[in-house]
Amino acid sequence: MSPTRRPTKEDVLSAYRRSELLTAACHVFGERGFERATMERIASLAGVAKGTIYLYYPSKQSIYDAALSSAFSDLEEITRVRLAESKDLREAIAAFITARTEYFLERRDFFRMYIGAVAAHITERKGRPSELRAMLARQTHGLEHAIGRAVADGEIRRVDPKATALAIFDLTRGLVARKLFLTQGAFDVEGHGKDVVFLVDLIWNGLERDAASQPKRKR
Amino acid sequence: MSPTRRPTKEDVLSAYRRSELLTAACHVFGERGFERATMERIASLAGVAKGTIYLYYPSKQSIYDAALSSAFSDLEEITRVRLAESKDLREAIAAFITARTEYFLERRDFFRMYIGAVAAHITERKGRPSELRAMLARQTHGLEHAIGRAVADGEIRRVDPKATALAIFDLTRGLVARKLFLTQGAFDVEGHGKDVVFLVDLIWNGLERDAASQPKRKR
Amino acid sequence: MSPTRRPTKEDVLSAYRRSELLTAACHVFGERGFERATMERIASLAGVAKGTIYLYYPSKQSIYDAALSSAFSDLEEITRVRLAESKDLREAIAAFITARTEYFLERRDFFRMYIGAVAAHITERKGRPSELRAMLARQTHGLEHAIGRAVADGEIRRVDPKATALAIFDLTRGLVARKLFLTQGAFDVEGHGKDVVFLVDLIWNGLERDAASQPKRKR
Amino acid sequence: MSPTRRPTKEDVLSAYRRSELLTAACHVFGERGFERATMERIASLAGVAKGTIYLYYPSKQSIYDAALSSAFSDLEEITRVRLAESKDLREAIAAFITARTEYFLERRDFFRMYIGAVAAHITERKGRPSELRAMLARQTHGLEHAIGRAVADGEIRRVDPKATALAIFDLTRGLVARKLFLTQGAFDVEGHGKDVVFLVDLIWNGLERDAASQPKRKR
DNA sequence: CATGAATGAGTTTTCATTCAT
DNA sequence: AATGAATGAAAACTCATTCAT
Repeated sequence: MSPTRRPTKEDVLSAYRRSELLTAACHVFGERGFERATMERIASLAGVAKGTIYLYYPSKQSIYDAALSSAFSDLEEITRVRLAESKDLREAIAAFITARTEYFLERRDFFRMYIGAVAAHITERKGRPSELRAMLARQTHGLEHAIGRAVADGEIRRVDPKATALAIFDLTRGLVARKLFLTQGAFDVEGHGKDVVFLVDLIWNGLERDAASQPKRKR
Repeated sequence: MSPTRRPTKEDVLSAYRRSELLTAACHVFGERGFERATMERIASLAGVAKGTIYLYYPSKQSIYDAALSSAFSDLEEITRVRLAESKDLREAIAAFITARTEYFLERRDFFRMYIGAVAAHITERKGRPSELRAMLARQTHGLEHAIGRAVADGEIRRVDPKATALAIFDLTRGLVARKLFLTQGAFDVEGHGKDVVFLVDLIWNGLERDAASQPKRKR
Repeated sequence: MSPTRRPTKEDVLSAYRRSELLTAACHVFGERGFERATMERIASLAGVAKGTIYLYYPSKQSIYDAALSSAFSDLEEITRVRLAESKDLREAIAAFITARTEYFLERRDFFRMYIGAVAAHITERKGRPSELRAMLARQTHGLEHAIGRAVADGEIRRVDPKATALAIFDLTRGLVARKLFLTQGAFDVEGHGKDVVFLVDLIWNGLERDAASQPKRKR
Repeated sequence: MSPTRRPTKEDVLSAYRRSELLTAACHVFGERGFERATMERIASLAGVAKGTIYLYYPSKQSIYDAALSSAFSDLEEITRVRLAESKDLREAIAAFITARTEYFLERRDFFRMYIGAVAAHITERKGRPSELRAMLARQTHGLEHAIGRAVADGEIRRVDPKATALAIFDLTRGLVARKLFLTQGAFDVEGHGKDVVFLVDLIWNGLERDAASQPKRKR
């Protein structure tokens, strides 16, 4: 038997259920936050009975963690791919901001969960020793790397890659928050594009090599 | 002017009670988040009985709102004053970041509450139509104004003042979050100073007028 | 302030509530056993709301323990007094059996709880390291002591006081169990008296000094 | 004779399953008590799926009853055999105590179940009108009979055979309970032997014919 | 005004039992 | 016959809010 045996019908069903549950969980946790979310509601959204959740996740906390973790992995992967497709740092920064912004706007539930999770983590010291921190750290690894290379190549001035990546991360986060937070109904694509351009410009200008030593390139 | 009669003994006591309650509330809400905070604990910290809180605030939500609002007003005032003392935009930006960072590091409870409040607000559609949004908007007014003037004066290149102010706001927020989030025990003043300088540099570089038209000043 | 200050009105009310709660608890636990007893039912019997119980006892287990412990203390005290009134060992044995039998017949709830507690204790290894064992041990101390003295005085033959006391204890327990267990409706006082006499005779005969060395006394 | 057809393969398998299930049930019920035992665990111990149990027993209560009943029958049979082998009453009493003590010490699970069952029976009036009572009654039949004969033969003084048998029954039960209840780790065979001898002596002395009419035999 | 005992709605979690495969 | 996923009733416990003192 190879360890990756062909999935049985049960495996498929189980995977399907888990996925349905995570989707429902993400929705409810995003909608209500951890405390005010109820297992009842998650079950109902997923179209199963309350007890069924416990066949797949041993506790409310665990399904919360799983939902969070799963979406974070997705996001990380998407970010990684988009970064890999970029030819230079400017493109990479734009890709980072765009990819993440789009992902969050598609999955607002997850963004809400994410904000809530960070808030809860800051709020409570008791949580497990920070699975969340690790997930967050992974979000900026790729970008940090790209910035490091750009510095080494002399593409940009000498900045701390980590601090810079985190700054871009924070700006992205803030942008998304404002979109979801302020936008009442429809989402303004036009304005959105401009916002991203603005951020990329701001950062890129902030990173360019000193004008004295080398004239700025037109992008 | 309103008919402000001389405050009676009762007024003084009442004001004192309210203040004590808000302090306790900020502590407990910051420590536990809204849901897990208990009126019992707030009362105990404030040195009164549980029922007494209801003489001053009609509900848990209302004392939460009051605590948040009060701290936000403080912070807004402090920011305003520090901005007013700045001679140019670079100083203003530094002042904004420094003032807010210091305030939050002094009052971590409030920062936690703030993060939680935003999370809850994003999370729930039901909250009143956004007292919080108004408070947040006020936080960047001063800075936005300063940037607007700098653009008009040709001190920096033509950027959208609002978007720029929000970017600085987001960077500050992220910086503080990381301090409180990552710093395990002692707070590293040294590193902190460098982080602020980094951000100011990054932004300032990002805002400067085109190098072609005017050489960068050494700061 | 002396440590035994005059009880306030609150103290009295609190003591009353506690007593009411223990009575109700004893009834319900006796009626249903620990697992099947519900806090709801205890509350309802005590005439309070469910939550009120938790103002006095922090958990179901704790009110169970308290109820058990309280009744055991009662019983121990009664046994002690009755033993103290006995002039010789035969009377002491009779007193022990009678007192305990009567107590249990009056408080069947408690006997049921008691049996259930022992069963649970035997059944589960995880319980606290045996508060129950200590309580049980105390039940036979007085009798054991009396037997020890009787042996020393030559009143009875040389037997192990502890083993003998435990035997009497077991016989009493069995007698009571059968009364409550078998007696369908009315309790047969006549038969009961005879049963006690039978046991006392049996034990006493079993304990008497060897007939060869000393003729049996008529009691 | 009933029309006992030759057992089919199905019969054999069925009998095997039932036996496995009862063994597992006895273990789990003894370990956890009725309420805290789970069908899941019983199934797992028996090596079948949860649903399978319901093919053999219609409910948790029914498998509990069956397990109890089966072990009781065993014990009854063993007791009967050992009594039959005894030459006189003293031997019969010793045999009764020894046989039962040994059986219980070998099958602690069952003893725990037994205690729990009695507790539950005393505790709840709702149980069927006492299958358990009938089983218990059968446990002392043989001994009662032996005592009756001894009285008739003048081997012992005139005592009520039933009451006497029950007393011996209670003493045995208490002895075993203490062994399983108090013995922390290893079981002390030495002490155990002495305890049995003590009980036999105590009872025998208690039953002997009046010393006046006939000198006591040395044991 | 201040108190804190009392309330009871609301939530998570467990598990016997069912039933489609 | 056997399985085990699904169900949903039931119960302990929490805590915002009330109100008699």
